[in-house]
Amino acid sequence: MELRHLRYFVAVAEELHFGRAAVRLGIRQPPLSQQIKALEGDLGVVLFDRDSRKVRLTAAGEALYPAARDLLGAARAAEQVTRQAGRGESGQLALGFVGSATNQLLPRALRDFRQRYPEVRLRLRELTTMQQVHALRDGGLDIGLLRPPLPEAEAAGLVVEPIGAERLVAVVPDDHPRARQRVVAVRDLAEEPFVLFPRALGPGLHDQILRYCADAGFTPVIAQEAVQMQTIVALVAAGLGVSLVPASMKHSPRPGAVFRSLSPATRVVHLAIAHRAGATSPVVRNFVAAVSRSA
Amino acid sequence: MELRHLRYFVAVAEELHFGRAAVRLGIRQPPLSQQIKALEGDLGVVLFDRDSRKVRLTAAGEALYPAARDLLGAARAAEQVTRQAGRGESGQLALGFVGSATNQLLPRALRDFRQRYPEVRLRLRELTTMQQVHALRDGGLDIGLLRPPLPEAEAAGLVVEPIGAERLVAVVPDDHPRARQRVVAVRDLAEEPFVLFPRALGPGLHDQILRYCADAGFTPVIAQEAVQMQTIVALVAAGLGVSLVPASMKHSPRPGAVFRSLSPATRVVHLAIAHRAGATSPVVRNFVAAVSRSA
DNA sequence: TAAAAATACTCCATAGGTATTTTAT
DNA sequence: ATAAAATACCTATGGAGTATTTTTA
Repeated sequence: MELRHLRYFVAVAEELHFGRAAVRLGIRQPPLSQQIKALEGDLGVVLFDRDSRKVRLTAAGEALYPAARDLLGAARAAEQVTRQAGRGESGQLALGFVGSATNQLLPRALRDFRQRYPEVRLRLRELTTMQQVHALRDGGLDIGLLRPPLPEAEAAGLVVEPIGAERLVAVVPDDHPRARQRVVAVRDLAEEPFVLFPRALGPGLHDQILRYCADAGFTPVIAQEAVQMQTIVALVAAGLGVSLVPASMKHSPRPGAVFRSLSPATRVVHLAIAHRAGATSPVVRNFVAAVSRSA
Repeated sequence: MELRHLRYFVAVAEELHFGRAAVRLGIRQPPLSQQIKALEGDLGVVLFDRDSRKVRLTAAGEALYPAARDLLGAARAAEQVTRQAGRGESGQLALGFVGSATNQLLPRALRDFRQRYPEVRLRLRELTTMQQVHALRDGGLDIGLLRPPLPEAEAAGLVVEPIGAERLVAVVPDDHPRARQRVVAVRDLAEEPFVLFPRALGPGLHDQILRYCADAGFTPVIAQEAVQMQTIVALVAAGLGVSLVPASMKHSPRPGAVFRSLSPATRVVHLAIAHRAGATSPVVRNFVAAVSRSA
């Protein structure tokens, strides 16, 4: 039995006339008679009582009709769902992001994406850059918003595209002497205890910060480590030290801590979107597009 | 899209290997690849990520798989239901019967039929012979258990098969003088008031009774008419008259009325099963068979 | 007699087969 | 080098077309 048989059967069952049903199906009457006969042969059942004046459903035909209609409807629905999934309009997307991406880019991209693809179920997880790299590689994550560059070995098999750039700013306690200046010379922080995140969790940004300090002629003393960018700011506010963070953190202010521009100006800090290389799912492509629009 | 495509797709989705899926389907690998490609083309979607080492479902494939499984299951179910209906194992049957058929034949036939075809919904209606004839002709009834012969004009288009024969017996009140005899001569009832059913409702049996009386030399005076055979017996028990009824009515005894054999012996009274002529539904055939077995 | 389905036959589109090539590990 | 899918090409089944016959109201 094929769907064609059911399409033909439904047409005849509804028209109760082989000629009209054939017109409706866009074929001629004889092949329609043949296909109905083939279906009857396959099922081992007579579906229509036909004499040359009228066609009527048999009990078997009455039984098949609703089932056939349902089947054809379900087939159409299956095609729809599949095409929709093919366009990335349904399904799910596991998205990782570094804490500092939540300030501007992520909310805008999410609003855009959810408006266009409301059927996609989003799973959001705040993760460090390296946690994202591992999750991307083992399939736990479809997309990562992270801080490049990634170590060569780990980046293999991933597509990493830069999507934004910002400078670093200094975070100092508001009662700190430097808090009174509009611009802080990084050299003046040489003796301060630093609050930074562990290198293993985001080597790109970490290395950039250390290199910047080295260029200024010192190696920061890391007094405290914290995984979340917000936590770093909180610890600075608590007076445990100072730190350098991406400028977008200014959008997450915290009483007790102030953000100050740095001199010399830092090189830009990059945010990147990463996903597995190879055949990219349409949902992923759609999300990447949403991020591009929001950048 | 045809069911064939879905069968092939499900096989590949489950094996994740074109070669093994082809073996399972009993075809070769190249045509399977072609059919999958055709399905992908039809849907406008890629269903599998395949490189020469491994095959994986895409998001679209993941979306199609459960729908395809459901569809194939529903198709199998539809075939089952249709074949079942074709064998008369499901559906419904509207059955009419004369009151006097309820004594032996009907209960036995019903027990047999319901045991073999529990899925068939039975609609039972006690009707007179002529009510059954009309209902059979206008489609309100599929089968009738009635008293032949039927008037020529009314019987056209119906198949009427005799299924049983029984003699008439006399019913008299238990305080009637004739109740003391084992056998009643019908001549002795010539002066008694008769309780009979209206001729219009069952001309076959009615005429047979009148002819029998005529042969005995009298025309019965019909003092009372009643539609149901049981009612006739009840009226006799109440002393309103006497009557002649099929012998099987003995199985529905009623205090106050007694059944007595008649002399001369009556001609047999027939019970028949009737249904529309032409293409007979399997349910009808099955019920006729159940009645034959019970006769 | 006429309307409609069935049959006879013809043709070609395509499902499925065989042989071979491509591809990625 | 090898396993597996894709491609190329061929065959033949059967779906659809035209012409005609059968059926019964």
